Amino acid sequence: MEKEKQKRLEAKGYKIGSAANFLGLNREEEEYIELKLALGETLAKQRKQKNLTQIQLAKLLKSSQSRIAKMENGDPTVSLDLLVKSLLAIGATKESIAKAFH
Amino acid sequence: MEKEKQKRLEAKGYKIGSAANFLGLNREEEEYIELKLALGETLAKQRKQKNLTQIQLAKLLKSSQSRIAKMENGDPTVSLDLLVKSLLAIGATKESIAKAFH
DNA sequence: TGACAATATATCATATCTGACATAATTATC
DNA sequence: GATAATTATGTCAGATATGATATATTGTCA
Repeated sequence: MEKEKQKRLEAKGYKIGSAANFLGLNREEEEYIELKLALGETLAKQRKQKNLTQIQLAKLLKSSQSRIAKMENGDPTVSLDLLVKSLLAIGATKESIAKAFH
Repeated sequence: MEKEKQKRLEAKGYKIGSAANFLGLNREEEEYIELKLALGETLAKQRKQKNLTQIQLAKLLKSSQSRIAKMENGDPTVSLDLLVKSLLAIGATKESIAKAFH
């Protein structure tokens, strides 16, 4: 992983706790975070495709604008559950969600 | 969704709260649950491929036997995060995880 | 530039998830 | 079919995620 990305992640509040590789992420941790970032990007993309603001989407999902922003930006307090449920709720296909894993 | 599956899910403790379709699941709810079941099956499959008991896997993942069982059976208290993190930790490929979505 | 809309970040009380433990149910081996 | 091994289920205290709210930052357009 390049330094830029790591700084970005650390800035976002990710605490990297890896016994084997201090100051870095091990494979699982990295893949997990990449996954959340990819899902967040997918959510943002779909929202914009529908010409919705974060506030409007928040209403649809019965969530809040701040949480939408956090989802879209890979905030560490956001779960995969919330991301996947949100994507399913706005009609994203399972395929498009699966792509985040590829 | 056929009745058998619904009974299975309700028996497992899923509370179906759907305004549009009482006594049933709406599309998102159904897809979300199917997803967890698919990931749980993947986990069980991979564990057996490695000839591990749930206790052994629990030690590897720093979890507990009961939680492994719950993961493998789609218990409603198990999050996608835990499932995905566990799969990544035992070396499941992103591809094999993505398949659960297809 | 300033004003306004949109997005990002911080914090918190409540809700949900977690490992651990106890114990029940099932399955394998003799 | 008894015993042991494995898996499933119930419960709970502590940990983590959640929507809400406040506020900061960024973008846009006159």
